[in-house]
Amino acid sequence: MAIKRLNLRDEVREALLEWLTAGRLAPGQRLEEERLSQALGVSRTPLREALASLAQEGVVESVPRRGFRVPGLSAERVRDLYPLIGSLEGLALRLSGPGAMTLAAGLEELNGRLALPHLSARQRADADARWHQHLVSRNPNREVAMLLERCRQRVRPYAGSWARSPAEVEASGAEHAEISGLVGAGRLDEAAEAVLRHWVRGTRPVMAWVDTQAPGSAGVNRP
Amino acid sequence: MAIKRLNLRDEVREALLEWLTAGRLAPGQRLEEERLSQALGVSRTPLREALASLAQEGVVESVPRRGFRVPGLSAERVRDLYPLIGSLEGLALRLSGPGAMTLAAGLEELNGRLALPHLSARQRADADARWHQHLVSRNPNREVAMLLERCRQRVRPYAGSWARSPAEVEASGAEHAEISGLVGAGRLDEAAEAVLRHWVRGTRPVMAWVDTQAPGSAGVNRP
DNA sequence: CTGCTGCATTTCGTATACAATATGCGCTTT
DNA sequence: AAAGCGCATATTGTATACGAAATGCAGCAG
Repeated sequence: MAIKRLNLRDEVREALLEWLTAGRLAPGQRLEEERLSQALGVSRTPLREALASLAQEGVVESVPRRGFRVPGLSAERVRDLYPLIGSLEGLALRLSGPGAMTLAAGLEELNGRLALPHLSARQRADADARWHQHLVSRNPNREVAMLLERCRQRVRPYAGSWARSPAEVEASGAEHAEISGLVGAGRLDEAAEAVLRHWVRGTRPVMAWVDTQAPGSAGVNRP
Repeated sequence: MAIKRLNLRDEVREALLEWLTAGRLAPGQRLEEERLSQALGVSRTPLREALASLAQEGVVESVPRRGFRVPGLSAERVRDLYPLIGSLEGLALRLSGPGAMTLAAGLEELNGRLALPHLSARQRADADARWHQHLVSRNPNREVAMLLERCRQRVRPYAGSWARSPAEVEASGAEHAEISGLVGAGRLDEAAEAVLRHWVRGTRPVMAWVDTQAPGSAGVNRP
């Protein structure tokens, strides 16, 4: 990869994304510009530019005159984003061409790790993420790849919610096995369909979990 | 629709998008902040925030130390975005549910207009856009809808390139007819597949056209 | 005539300053 | 005592200023 000189705006963007994935910025949290800019060691201008781009992407929300905030947990977002990710992963798989068949071995190995008994929910979610990452690793379409990464970022707060239920873990593992079987056989169209079904089915436990987390039904709305 | 007070950043965003679709900002054009901010009647700060968000989206490019510019025509972008749009439209269609069957009548009528002999390439492209818009008009997934709109925005400069060739217009019309037939029969999965094929096939004439427009092969790269 | 170097100009990137508005608390009034 | 009003404060939204880097041109050398 060529050395890329980032401008400050993009560096701040990356830092904020890291803080978000690390859980340092929690869903529903208000992002006070002065405090954040001091914590990052930059002025408000590049911070606001970064926040504006993240808001366009949906990673943060912008309420006029009330600033930026991390979106609260929302069942609707899961309902909308999970099928979208499933469709994009399916497309990425179909675009991978015959070379995708070589993915099967790695997929099976990663899927094996997913079922290890001693993992925490977080570790299981990470293992799942790696499995899906490997699934699309031969996709040549950069637009699809970037979109996938961004969508994944947005559903990160919901990852691991299903991983606490052994039944869900098992169901997920079985679907992974089915998919990697189809991939290994070169039946990418069917594999893509299975991927979509996998994500659509995964919607349910996560939405149920969101309802238990968020008081009321619309997610965390308070400062 | 509720009254929504936009901040200046979002208003500038909308204005720039309008200028782009109107062709007032041409592919490859450099976006000089001082001039642009004066033309828009705002200061550079909200303009830069708007440009940062548009850059994240891919509507404009940001080259560090050289500012923002409208991306030049690029065959690679068409190759990547067209299948993506096809997949998203297919997903939107499948998510529309049984109510999608009622779309067929409108689709056929719009498709008829596409073939009218006296249209300009621009008008034909607009008619095509309306057809595709109607196709996904019953999709309830807001994430998919927004994504589609943004992708469509990005391929707007390429719209109408195929509309100059009667053979392409006819092929497109035939595919539209096939799709609306499947939609009317409630066979949404097959319709979604046909939509994807439609966009993938559409890639070819557009990429060929790009090559005739852009000297060399990498698109317009000069200031 | 061509290519390179140095300077001037332009334009970006960042920081700071100011104005407008929302929020929270205390006071008054019923 | 509860509810409504108004002020103080804090935070956002916008403008401006300044330093740094890149570009273009002119002049000079080969």
